[in-house]
Amino acid sequence: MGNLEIAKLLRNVAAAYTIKDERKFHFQIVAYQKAADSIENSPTQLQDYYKDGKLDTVAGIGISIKGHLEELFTKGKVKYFEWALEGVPPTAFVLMDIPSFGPKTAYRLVEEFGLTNPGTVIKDLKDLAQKGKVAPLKGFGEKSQKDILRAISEFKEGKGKTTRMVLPYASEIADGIIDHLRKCPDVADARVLGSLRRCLPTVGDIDIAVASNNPTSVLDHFVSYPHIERVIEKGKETSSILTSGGKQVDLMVQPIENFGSLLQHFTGSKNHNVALREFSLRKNLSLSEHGIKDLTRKNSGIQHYSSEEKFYQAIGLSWIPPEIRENTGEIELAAKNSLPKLIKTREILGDFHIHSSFPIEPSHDLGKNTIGEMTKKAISLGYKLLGFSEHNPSISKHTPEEIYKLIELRNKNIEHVLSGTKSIRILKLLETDILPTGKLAIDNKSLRLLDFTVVSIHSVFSMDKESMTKRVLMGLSHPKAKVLAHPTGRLLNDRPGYELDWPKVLSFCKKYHKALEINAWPTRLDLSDQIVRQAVEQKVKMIINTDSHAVDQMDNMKYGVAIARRGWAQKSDILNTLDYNKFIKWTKL
DNA sequence: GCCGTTTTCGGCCCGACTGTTTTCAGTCG
Repeated sequence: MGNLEIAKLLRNVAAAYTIKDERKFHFQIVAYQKAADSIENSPTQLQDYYKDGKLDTVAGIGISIKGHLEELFTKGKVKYFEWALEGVPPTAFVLMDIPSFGPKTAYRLVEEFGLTNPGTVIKDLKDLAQKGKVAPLKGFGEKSQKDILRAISEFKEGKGKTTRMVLPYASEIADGIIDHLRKCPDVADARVLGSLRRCLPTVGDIDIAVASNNPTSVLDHFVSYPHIERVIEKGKETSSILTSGGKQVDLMVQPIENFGSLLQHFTGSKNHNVALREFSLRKNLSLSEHGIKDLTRKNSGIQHYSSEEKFYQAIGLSWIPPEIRENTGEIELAAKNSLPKLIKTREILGDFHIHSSFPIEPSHDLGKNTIGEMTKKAISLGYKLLGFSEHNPSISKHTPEEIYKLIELRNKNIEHVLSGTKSIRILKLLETDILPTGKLAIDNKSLRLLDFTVVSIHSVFSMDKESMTKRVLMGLSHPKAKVLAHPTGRLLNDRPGYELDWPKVLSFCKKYHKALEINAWPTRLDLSDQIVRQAVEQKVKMIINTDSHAVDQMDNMKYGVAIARRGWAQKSDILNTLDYNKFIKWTKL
């Protein structure tokens, strides 16, 4: 059973408790939800922790849940869970996947109507609502009935938060709305917050904060945004809309003098904020988007903060970069003023995974721009180093001798470009396939033409973890192989990527001086931030590359840097911050 | 049910908004 399934099971237990007696089980509910959160975000399969006897090292898993999970892995089911879930029809859990359906509403409806078929429950409820059967129920009404119908249809169409956007797409939508907001004279400042500010690889909804002393005017202006499908809600200081593209945008307004409190609150993450408030409570301070209350001084009112720095300072912490606000140790370090100095985009001096249009007759896609054009772009970005790593020439269409000649020609082309510039050094690389056998796609004679090669998996993704790990490590063990590109092969919103035995891969890379790539391609962003964090802890070097196939794409570096930051990487963890001599020295280790 | 730089017992974040209600329950973040 995978992590997502296990998390869902724990959530169902929490929901069942909520239905049965929310007050009595309040803290169990919170505990099960916390455990589910942390399992969902775990980069390692829970089954592997179980095998190593390390289940309770996962945050939120204590003695009790650990016992239940052990039973789950040995017997495939858990008596206690079955007891907890008893009496709640499986159909209720199906309805709970629809936004606006919580445990109470879902349970109430399946009970009232005797809905027992999980396969048809959504359609069954829709039919009942259309016939007007929901409105007469106590606690419901005409409006609720309409809302149910709309929630079902939006859920089926994948609107709202049901489908996540990749980061650049979400940024584009957010920019459009920020532009619209700035046209309102009462908007003093408008900023994108939430998961977009924290730079998550995918974003569920867009959160925007506005500083204004006239919130009513701002909210009226917000809902007048032209590309809008409907207003989800609109109150005195917050509003949510659904754009015509089916994306949810949440807005919060606070007075200018309290904008810092709002920035902090609305950036999240939820786990960071909860932990921050618990931390502050121990100092008798109560935090909210409205500011900070000192609980020791009755009727002293609430203190406002115009900047985030002042807000964090008021609770005894140094300012925490948004990318690491996930409650994974940042609060403790901020209290000691010893947060890491995270890598910055301007510290990047080179890009070592780019594809030119040179006709190398590759097995995969060719770039769109020439070596000269790509080099010019690199210089404009202030880079001192560049590495061309087109895909290796197709091995099914060429003899080894032809491959050798193609690479030789490409190299001559690079030397030609290089002779016209002094401001940048160019390395001769390739992106070489690791074949299913673990061998590299081209022979040693051709590999000797290269400074080094980036290696990667482009075929037969369906191998099990052990075989794939063996394959990758064999490919990496070639002396010319220095970088493992897009190490998990994941494509966001498309495929999850293959599994690797990370402890093994990390210790191999450390021992043999191999680097893991953080691929800045918007739908890859691979490594994940969690594995970056592990690599940082194990002192494994990483390199951030754009995998560009055109000059514009070289601007994607910032997304890769964002993932590195989310994984707590510093300049010293990232190889493409090195100058020429130091970098070359590393390639020869 | 989890957790610990005041605690191995006694705590556990904080608020906005909506619909159906005459004071609140449910959902969301």
